[in-house]
Amino acid sequence: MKVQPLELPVATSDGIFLAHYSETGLARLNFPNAGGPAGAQSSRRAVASKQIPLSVLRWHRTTTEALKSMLAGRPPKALPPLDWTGTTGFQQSVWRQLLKLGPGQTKSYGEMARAIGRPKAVRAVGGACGANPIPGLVPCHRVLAAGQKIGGFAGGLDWKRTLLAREGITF
DNA sequence: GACAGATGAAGGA
DNA sequence: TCCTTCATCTGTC
Repeated sequence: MKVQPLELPVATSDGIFLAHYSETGLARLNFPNAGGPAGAQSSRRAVASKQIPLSVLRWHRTTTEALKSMLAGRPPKALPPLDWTGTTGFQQSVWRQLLKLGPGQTKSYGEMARAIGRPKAVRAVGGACGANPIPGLVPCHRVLAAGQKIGGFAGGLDWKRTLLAREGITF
C-alpha cells in the first residue's frame, strides 16, 4: 500500500508544530509561527479525512518525542527517517553535518563549510541551512555567523534564540 | 547564464 | 569599533 503524504500536528507546550510525512519519512516540519494556526487547522481536516498508516504513526511518535526533547534542550533519543527527496547532495551533506552537533554545540557557517570539505562555500552553507525543511530536528539553529552573531533561521529568529537559550547558549 | 543569498574578510572612517 | 565593499560558491529560475 502506498503511503499518502500526510500532515500531522505535534502539540507541545510551545505551540502546535506541523509535521509533513511522505512515504519514506518525515519530509518537512513547520514551526507554530511559521505555518500559522490556519495551517494547523487544515492539517487536522487532512488527518480526519485520511487513514494514517501504522508506519507514519510510529514516525510521528518518534518525531513528537524528538521535538519535545529538542525544546527542552536535550538530545533526541531517536529521530524518524528523514525524507530528503528532491534536495541536492550538497544540502544533504550540510544537514548530515548538522546532525552531528549536540545540544550546546555551535559552529559558524565557515566552520560548517570547512567540515564538509568546501572551505569557501560559506554562503552556500547558509543557503543550504535556509533550505532545511526540518528546522529544529536538523539543528540549523546551532549554526551562527562569524563573531557569534545570530545569522538566520528557517523557523524565525525568535525560535533560534529560544532554542539556543534552552541549550545554554546566550548572546 | 544571470541572479540571489541565513557569509567572511579586509579596508577605511 | 562600526560600516561598506568585494570575493566566493551554490542553488534556482
